[in-house]
Amino acid sequence: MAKVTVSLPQGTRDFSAEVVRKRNYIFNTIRNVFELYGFAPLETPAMENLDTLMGKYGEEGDKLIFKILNNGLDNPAKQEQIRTDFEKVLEGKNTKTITERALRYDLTIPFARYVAMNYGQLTLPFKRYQIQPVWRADRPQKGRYREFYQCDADVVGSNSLLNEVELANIYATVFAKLGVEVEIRINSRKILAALAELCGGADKLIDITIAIDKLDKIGIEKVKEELVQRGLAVAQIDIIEKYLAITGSNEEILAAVTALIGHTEIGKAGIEEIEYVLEYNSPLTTHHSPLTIDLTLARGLNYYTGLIFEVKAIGVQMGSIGGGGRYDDLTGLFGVPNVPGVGISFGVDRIYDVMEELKLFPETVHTGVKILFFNLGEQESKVAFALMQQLRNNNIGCELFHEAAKMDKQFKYADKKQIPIAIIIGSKELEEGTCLVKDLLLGEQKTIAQSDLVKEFI
RNA sequence: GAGGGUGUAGCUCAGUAGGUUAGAGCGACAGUUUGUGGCACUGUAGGUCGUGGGUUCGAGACCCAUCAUUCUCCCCA
Repeated sequence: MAKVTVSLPQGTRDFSAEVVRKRNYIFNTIRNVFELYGFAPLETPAMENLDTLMGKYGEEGDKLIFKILNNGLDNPAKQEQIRTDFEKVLEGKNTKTITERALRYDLTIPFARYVAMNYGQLTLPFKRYQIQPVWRADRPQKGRYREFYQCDADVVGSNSLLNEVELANIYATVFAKLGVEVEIRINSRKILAALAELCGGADKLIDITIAIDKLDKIGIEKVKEELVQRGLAVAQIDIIEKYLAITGSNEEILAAVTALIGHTEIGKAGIEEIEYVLEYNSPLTTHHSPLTIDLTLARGLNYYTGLIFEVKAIGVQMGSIGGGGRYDDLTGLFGVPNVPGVGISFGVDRIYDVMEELKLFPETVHTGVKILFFNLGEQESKVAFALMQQLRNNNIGCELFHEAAKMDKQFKYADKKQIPIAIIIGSKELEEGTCLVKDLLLGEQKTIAQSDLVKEFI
């Protein structure tokens, strides 16, 4: 046989039967909870117009968008134009003659585009969920792929904090069902904005958030260094250091942060939001979410304006497995202003890795056929085939071994495919009109009439 | 964008300081066993050692380049 040298693009994966079943288990769990909370499904195309995506994810994000090369670039009639345009591409500009479409980078921006396009028809508040792959031209590493799934739930057209409460509950419910122990961290962009205000202006917000987001990785001294590099004065950094020094229970954190920034209007608003959501998550409500205030939580995406979420799995080294937050004006980017929204996202691929590492998948994710009919000859397999079809008509999954082979081989096949029951019809059973039903897990077997077989399994 | 690690059989890896015909385990296939599996035993197939150059009497091993892959940082799910 010729040596084949096929491979997969970097950061992409094939999913075998077992993996697909495990992944579906996660998808179904999430989907069921979304539906339970009144969210309706939406799907959007794999590709969007490049204009829709560019500039929405920051400078870094733009670089990570997979652009699709236009067709017909080899058209001799347009060669001159394409050459000059390609020069512009080399300078970092995008040119429509070279590329005008791109693979979606997340589900939020396509959703915002959808809302903007269909605003007149939507019943507000509009609650949708979306489970689809996204693509990023990132360097792959542990828990990071170039093609991965996101599961988003968003509400637009409502300012109510009840939405935040519900989304936090969705997180708690899904991870409880999956058996993954998590910490749901919350913070408010308003608190960060207040901090920025105290430290010399709103224009420093992004610099500050980027720096403090790294606290648990690089430590307070390095964060201070970075803040100096980003042009903050010593007095301003002192305030940030005080802010970052705040620790303790949720109540203690709230008290301390109120003392620090509670006198600013925006800071007060942020604190009140967090208090509201925490109150709803008191033990009085059905789901007691493990919500933790994390003042260093900032989130990279700069469209967030209110409460922000991030979910970390406990007991395993892994980046965040979910995140989200409130954005005031996402559709404003597409010409429909003043539509507030809030959403969350699940990182299924990382959740899968976490569950695999902690061995949290239940045995029951295997959903192959229940029964294997042995094939012991031409006459025998005809009878087996007829019985098999009867079972299938009754919604019982089964298959017949593809050829008359040694029993030992057929047993091994059942074993490999994890089929729990074998039905054996040989010359003896053929004569008697019976069949032998063997439970392969217990090793027990019994002979029953062929006419009783369907009854046996219904 | 920056920096490491690793590429030897279908898979996981040995291969010692360069030295004849490159090994193991698992898997596959066949047999012991023509109607009772998972175990055991026996046997068979499968490799131009990622690719291209160089050093050497001699390279899987050393050097350079290249490709692939993986991990860390950046950023993120």
